[in-house]
Amino acid sequence: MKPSLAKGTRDFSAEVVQKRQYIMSVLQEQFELRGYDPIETPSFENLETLTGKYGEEGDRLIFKILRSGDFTSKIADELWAEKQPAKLASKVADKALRYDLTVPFARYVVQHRNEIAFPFKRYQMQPVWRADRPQKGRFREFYQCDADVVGSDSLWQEVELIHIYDAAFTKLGLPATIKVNNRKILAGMAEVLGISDQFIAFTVAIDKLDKVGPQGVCDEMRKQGLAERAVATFESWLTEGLSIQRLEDLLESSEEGKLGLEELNFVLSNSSKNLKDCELEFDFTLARGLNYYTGTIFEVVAKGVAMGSIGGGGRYADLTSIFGMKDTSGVGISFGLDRIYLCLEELNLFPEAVARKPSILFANFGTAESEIAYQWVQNLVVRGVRAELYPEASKLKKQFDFADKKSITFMAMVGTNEMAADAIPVKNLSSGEQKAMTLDEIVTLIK
RNA sequence: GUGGUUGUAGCUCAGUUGGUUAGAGCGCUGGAUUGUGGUUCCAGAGGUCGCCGGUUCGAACCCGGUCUUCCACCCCA
Repeated sequence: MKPSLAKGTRDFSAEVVQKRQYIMSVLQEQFELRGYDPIETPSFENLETLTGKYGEEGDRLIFKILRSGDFTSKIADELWAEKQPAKLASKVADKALRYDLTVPFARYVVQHRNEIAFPFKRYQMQPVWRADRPQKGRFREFYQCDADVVGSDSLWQEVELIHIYDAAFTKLGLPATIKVNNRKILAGMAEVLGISDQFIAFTVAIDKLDKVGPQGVCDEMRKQGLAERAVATFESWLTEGLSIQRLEDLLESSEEGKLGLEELNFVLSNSSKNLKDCELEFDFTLARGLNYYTGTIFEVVAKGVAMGSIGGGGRYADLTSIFGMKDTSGVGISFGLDRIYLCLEELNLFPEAVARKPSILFANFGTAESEIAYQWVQNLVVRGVRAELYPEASKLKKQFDFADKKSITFMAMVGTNEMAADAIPVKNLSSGEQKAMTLDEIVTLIK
């Protein structure tokens, strides 16, 4: 059997894991500074918990887990004969790998509502799975790092989340643009255009503006079956430009649209102050495919890297009601760990110290010598110095090669001559420098 | 899900119009060198040419299928 990985998955070597942990530690610090507590939820959920939350496209990308036992005998022949995967799915599978962290979180909140103090702020850094076709920056297993608040309508939560984005990307040294929009503005536009019942098709088309241009968006709208009058009106809006001021005129007749603009103005004016390295930008073409968003929506793109979005989120006024808990609004953001990693790698932004922590290897010269050497190792480790003994009395060349490969910074030699000594030869493997050192000297050198 | 692309040693890749025993560099193992690595020199190991089938006297090479890689679309982090 030839070993291989499942499509869209990866192994992570030590260096990569350390860099990933570095990113997560930066995020964790920012989350905790703002009062978010960590939680974890299971890798898989009941299938019905996940289906119908992400739109038609999203449902298709959910990884389903085959039922155990003989499920075939319980399925009617007619149903098999229809050959409709969507209808068969729930008979064949009753569990699924989580698709994001937001829906499981909503489930968690409802189930634990009596133990939770609202507004409840939590962060969560776990893998999610999507049955997508892999390509650049797109995997079938990847990590999301989410921060969400549930149980508060306050727009200060939006402001806070923007500042978390800003602080985290500033700390990582990755300049980014935070795009902001509001679903109510989009709904208001649809209302004024008289196409509220085709809202999804409208947002799908508008989302493509930067890719296909104004003409392409209008073509897409016609293709989606939107009324010609609405498309023509929208086209005129596009040619005139859609600034916030302009939208205030256009959405005059839409209560929802006006509310959206009000919310947007609050969020923008209160979060644009005190921003460090991130840029905040209103983008009316930002739509987001996930069905559950109702208010503010975010998306983050890195500057200077073609990577797609490295973060996204928004407000969901009613996600918990699906699980039987009404009037509980939530808002959250997500960091795409794997894409952030690729950006940092491409722009060479990982700190040197992440991959190379100083440590010391004790050469092994034989049974008696290694007993003494191991005592040195013990004494260093209890003082917090990374130290280890080479396990075999191999030729020194081999022991040095091993140290090189492991990026170990120092090598100590405890041979027959040093067994009783207070100071032992310590060699810096990158400079080649070597001198006799006592235990205390080694501790101050390496720690 | 649609369209394209890729696959030869551990890694990066050669391999002519289909023709004996499939190569290189790096890496690996051993030696030159029994207590000092990164250099050099010598020797060696390592391949069902992604997998299955077809065409052919003969296939790494041509054809079909399949899996995988990467890319675009869809969608997304």
